[in-house]
Amino acid sequence: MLPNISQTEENYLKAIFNICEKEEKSAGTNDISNEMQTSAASVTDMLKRLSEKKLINYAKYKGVTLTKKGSEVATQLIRKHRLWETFLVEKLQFSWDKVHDIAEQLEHIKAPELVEKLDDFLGNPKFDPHGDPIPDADGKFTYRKQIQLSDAKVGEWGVVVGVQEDSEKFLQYLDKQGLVLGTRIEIIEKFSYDDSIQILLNGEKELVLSDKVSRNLFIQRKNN
Amino acid sequence: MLPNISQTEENYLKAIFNICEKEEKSAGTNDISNEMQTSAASVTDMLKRLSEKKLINYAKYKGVTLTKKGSEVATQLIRKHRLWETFLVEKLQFSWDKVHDIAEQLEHIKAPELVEKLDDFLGNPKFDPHGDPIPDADGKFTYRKQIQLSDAKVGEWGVVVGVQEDSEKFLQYLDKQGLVLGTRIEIIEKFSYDDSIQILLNGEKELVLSDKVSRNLFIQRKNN
DNA sequence: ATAAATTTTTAGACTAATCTAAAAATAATA
DNA sequence: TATTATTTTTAGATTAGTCTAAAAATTTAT
Ligand SMILES: [Mn+2]
Ligand SMILES: [Mn+2]
Ligand SMILES: [Mn+2]
Ligand SMILES: [Mn+2]
Repeated sequence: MLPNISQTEENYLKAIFNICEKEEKSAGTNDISNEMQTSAASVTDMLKRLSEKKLINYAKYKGVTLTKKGSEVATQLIRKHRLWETFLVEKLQFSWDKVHDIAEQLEHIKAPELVEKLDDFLGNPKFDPHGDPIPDADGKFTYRKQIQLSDAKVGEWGVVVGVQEDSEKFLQYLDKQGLVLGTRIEIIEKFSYDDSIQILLNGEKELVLSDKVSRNLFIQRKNN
Repeated sequence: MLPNISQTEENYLKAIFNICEKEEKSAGTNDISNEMQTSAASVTDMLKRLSEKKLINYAKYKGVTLTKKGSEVATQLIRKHRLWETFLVEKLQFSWDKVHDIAEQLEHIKAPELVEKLDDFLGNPKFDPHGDPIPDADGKFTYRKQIQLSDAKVGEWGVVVGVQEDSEKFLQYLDKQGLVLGTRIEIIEKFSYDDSIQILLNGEKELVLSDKVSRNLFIQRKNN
């Protein structure tokens, strides 16, 4: 069925998936070269190969999109990545800011039975340590209604359910401020001067978050 | 300190380690080509590269041995391989005949902290599911006095502690016969005709094992 | 000690993945 | 629409890892 797919090819597929996901568009050569940190020329080479393998839809000078096959591969990679991150945090006691790079390696292990056993061992989690949904064996993502904290209005409150970024720096900042998943947040005030936002943390501590932070935090709005 | 070592280079180092270990000699080009399933020409190429990186002692037409550095790398790989095999069996409920190939992939994950956390999570095991010793973080192997079942004498008894081979076929055969690690074995009779051996299993069941099987089984001799 | 057999290395070529520099196509602007 | 700027592709090289066929070195046997 599927041709053999190298680790490098897998990474390109994931990059294309992310770009198409985030920007809701087809991925351009430069977008990919940017995401992969390789030259545009290398990307063009790779696009030809992926196209040959029917993993992407490619026509010169037009952007690319994933085929059904390509999309399945990318989704399985994301599934593995997030399951391993969950394992590292839940079972091996890693902190959430240290697991991404290790999962980048683990996601390439090819052993379908391993993935399913790992999933069971972890209790079939629906979200990873950063609040990102873990697709199931069929590639289905659990959908959750969430907004960026920056879009919440004064007086509203909600619970932190995810982060947009998983850089070590950002996650460590959140740890320091006690902004872990599950934290209750109430919006006290918003300052249009610099788009910073003042919040109340678990009804206890008030603090001000920068625009950048509040755009990278997902909350689930609670009414009343 | 260490140069970057590719997955392929790691596999060569492990192959050389195994050959030198088993045969107690330096490894020849053909030995390695045999173990790695690559041509002798490819091996020569690789030996030059490994030598350049000071991982092996190499002189044209002489065999090769691992340097201190090379030996350390190989030992860490074996440590990772056996820890992962233990994880797969103990935590994910894989049977012992299915874990080797997956561990061949997992052993290449580069994340020192992961290895130590995995070790702790597993309770710092000293032996893997096949009875092979797991080197500690410093590369020390636990030594255990063991003999091949084929070397035991009539009337002696012992306990199965390991296997020489981890092929799926052999391990499945052992499962079928109830010859798992920890089984008590008493030698009833030895047939010089074909070097087969008749044993009593856990004081319950008698059976005859071929020469090939008895040479691939390690027991710890018990006196009394 | 020669000759024959075996082992090992060299020569030359191929593929995947990468690069830089230059050319071509497309998009934006005047 | 013509010019300019940006994006993308091509051309030509490089490196790691592999191969086959042939040459060279070493070992074994006569
Ligand atoms: Mn991640
Ligand atoms: Mn994540
Ligand atoms: Mn193994
Ligand atoms: Mn083992």
